[in-house]
Amino acid sequence: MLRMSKLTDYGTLVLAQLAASEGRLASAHQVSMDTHLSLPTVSKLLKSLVRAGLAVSQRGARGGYALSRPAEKISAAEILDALEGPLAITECSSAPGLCGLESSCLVGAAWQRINVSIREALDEVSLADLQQPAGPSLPPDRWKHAIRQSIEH
Amino acid sequence: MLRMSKLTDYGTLVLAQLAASEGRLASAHQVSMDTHLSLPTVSKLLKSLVRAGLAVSQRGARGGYALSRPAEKISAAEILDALEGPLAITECSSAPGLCGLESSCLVGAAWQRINVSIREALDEVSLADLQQPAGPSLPPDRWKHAIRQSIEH
DNA sequence: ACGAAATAGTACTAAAATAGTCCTACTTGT
DNA sequence: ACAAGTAGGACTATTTTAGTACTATTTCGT
Repeated sequence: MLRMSKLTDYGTLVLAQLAASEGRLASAHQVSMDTHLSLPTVSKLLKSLVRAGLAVSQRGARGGYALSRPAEKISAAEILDALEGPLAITECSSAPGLCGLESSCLVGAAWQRINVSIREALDEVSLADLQQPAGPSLPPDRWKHAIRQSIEH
Repeated sequence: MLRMSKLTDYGTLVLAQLAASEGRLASAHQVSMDTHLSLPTVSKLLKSLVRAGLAVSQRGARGGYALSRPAEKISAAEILDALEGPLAITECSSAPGLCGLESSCLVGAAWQRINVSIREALDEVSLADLQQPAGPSLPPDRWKHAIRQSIEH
């Protein structure tokens, strides 16, 4: 189906770890231990997260990282944006006019609309939600038709 | 954000082309001309689509391809499955126990639930929907909260 | 029956994206 | 001053994706 990169998955983990540390600063080393991810990888992720504004850092000895806001205020969409870049579901969208045929671009637009819809939904899911233990996954019926409606316009 | 491969995008195009041919058989050559995609690529895609059961083929001279069902009965989820394989949003799911820490797997499960939700929504979008000219893309408010609810349990 | 026009299957190559690592510079507390 | 940390960037290897080519098989038309 739709994929996200491994790094993004790891990144979620790292963020979850920061969330677990509450207000305290956690060093990259600590996070690496807790998540069982290699230090260089964790370090790289933390840098990206700071740049994206999801985490804050304190340099120097006894420095470390922390969430920039409560986990409830960090959305899944932001995490994806921070670690995947602003990539769209198709590449067609970035360069208009590349697809020679009418119908092709129409199809591309449709995928694009689906993407926007998914993105908006992901805006509503917070890091705190992601951390919760798995419950019975029963998506309410009423939203099954939602993307369809957003397509039909 | 979430990506799908270029081939899948092309595949949608190819399917749309078949849909446009109504009942008639269209050869790979024809489809290639109409979509402006290279013949080998189109050929490869059509083979995959037949294997996945979305298209049917007629061999020999005057042979060609056609949709196996009306465009209304082919879902976006099926197209994704056919061309992307049954990949999940994260890789963690395929090999349980790989992630050493509790919290990590919980996070993975959350993404998984999001994935399931997206998938179900995509089940409701048909190839026919994808072909429609772009309308104003205004997803109804009520579905913004839908994924969230599916996550919260 | 034969040849042309197609699909089927598979193997291979090249290019691009990803993952992961390492090194150097800068900051700050003790 | 030194140790413990983050910042940033460059680099390498691996994997995935895209694209192509080749050979076999099927079927229509004459």
